Amino acid sequence: MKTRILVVDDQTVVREGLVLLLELLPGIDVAGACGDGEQAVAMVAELRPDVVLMDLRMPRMDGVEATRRIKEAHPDVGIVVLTTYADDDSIFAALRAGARGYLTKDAGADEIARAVDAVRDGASQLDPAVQRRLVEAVAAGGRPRRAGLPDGLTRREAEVLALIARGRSNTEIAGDLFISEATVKTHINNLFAKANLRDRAQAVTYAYEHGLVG
Amino acid sequence: MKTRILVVDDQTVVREGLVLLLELLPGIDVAGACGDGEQAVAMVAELRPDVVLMDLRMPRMDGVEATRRIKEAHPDVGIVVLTTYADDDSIFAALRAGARGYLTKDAGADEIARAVDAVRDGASQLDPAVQRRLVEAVAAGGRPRRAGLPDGLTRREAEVLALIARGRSNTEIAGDLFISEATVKTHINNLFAKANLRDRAQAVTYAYEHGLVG
DNA sequence: CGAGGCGTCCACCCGCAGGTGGAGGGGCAG
DNA sequence: CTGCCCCTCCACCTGCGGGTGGACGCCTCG
Repeated sequence: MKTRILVVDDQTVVREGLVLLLELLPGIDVAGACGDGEQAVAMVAELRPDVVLMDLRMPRMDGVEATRRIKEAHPDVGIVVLTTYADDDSIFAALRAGARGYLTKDAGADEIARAVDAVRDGASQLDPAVQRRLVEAVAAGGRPRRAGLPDGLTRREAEVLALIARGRSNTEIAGDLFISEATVKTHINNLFAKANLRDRAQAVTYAYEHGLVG
Repeated sequence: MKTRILVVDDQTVVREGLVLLLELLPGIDVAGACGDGEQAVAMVAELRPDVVLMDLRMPRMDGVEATRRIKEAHPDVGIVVLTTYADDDSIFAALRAGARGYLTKDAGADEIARAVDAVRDGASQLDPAVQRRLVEAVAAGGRPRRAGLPDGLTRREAEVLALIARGRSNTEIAGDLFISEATVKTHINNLFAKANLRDRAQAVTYAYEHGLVG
């Protein structure tokens, strides 16, 4: 069973080029093509393709809105965004709207094919640069590291705290910082007093909540 | 200039197989290989590879922690996780720790090569299923709320862990859960063993990294 | 039925974490 | 110069946290 695709792009050359390109690929069958979001929504309802290859910048209704409406009415239809731009706004808007793939127009036919296959199988295939953005969003997502030291902690105390949050023992911290264990204890006692902490477990929580680690 | 790679996997067969496999690839040069996280950290400092191919489940120090330390000391070294498991916990923990690629062991040589290239060039290459998870996390808007418990923790153990992460002492936890302190200790000892933790400070870190709190 | 996992509990031991009270040197500002 | 803060270090004590090796009832599953 070939994968049935709907191509949506307002630029005629691009659209027709894509159609030709896609029909050369084994396992892919171009069910239709159109040039704006409104038509796309209508044609999905009519043709019921497996996957929609969607441009973002289009007249009358943009790709994000079209994606949203299509996913609303037909959640089982996979949508792969294929666009020139890969800025964060476009990426996140499209993914939030329900797109499962995101490629730039630098992509080759094989990449498009991979993306279509992945999306049809319920997976995802994104442009490597887009993957990077996502990874970064996830990595940063959660706790943006704040700059200043909370509660008047000294630099050294914060340093010790960070090591505590890394699960290091006092002896290990002493080794890490080339100071004696006694000094480590002093710093710890001081920072406990300043931050109103009882033990290192609370200290770790404190470190995470204040973005000193994470 | 060939891309220099460090292979990290505790299973000898897998590790040596990977080395052979990778050396067949043009453009890749295997700089070294080792079997646990501690060695990995040391070898990165010594060999300065371009990319580390990292397993997650390993003795002595797991891949997430090793990734974190490597990225801390050498932010320019790219890390690609190659593991059997693709659960949300592992994925997000690894990415948060600084991994830029994530593949499962179903990946073929070509996929590994693509991932290595992408990461060396500052991009990302993830397993399609992993991409899907990320897309869904983004689409869901918020951060991933994990359902399953990591490392085979029982519900009760996770409950105790959550209280530890909130800075509660054993006596307090006993009070919170209406059980004896002895029971609390038992749960703690069990979860320490399962998650390979040494003390409650490490437990708090673990809880945060696995999204049990935060 | 028996095996095994889970949750509950106990006694005992030990070490490191945490608290107290000091002391000395270097840097920076008033 | 003279505080004052930061970092460094010491001795001592206490107790909670963590490890060991059990025990028992309950449930599920083969």
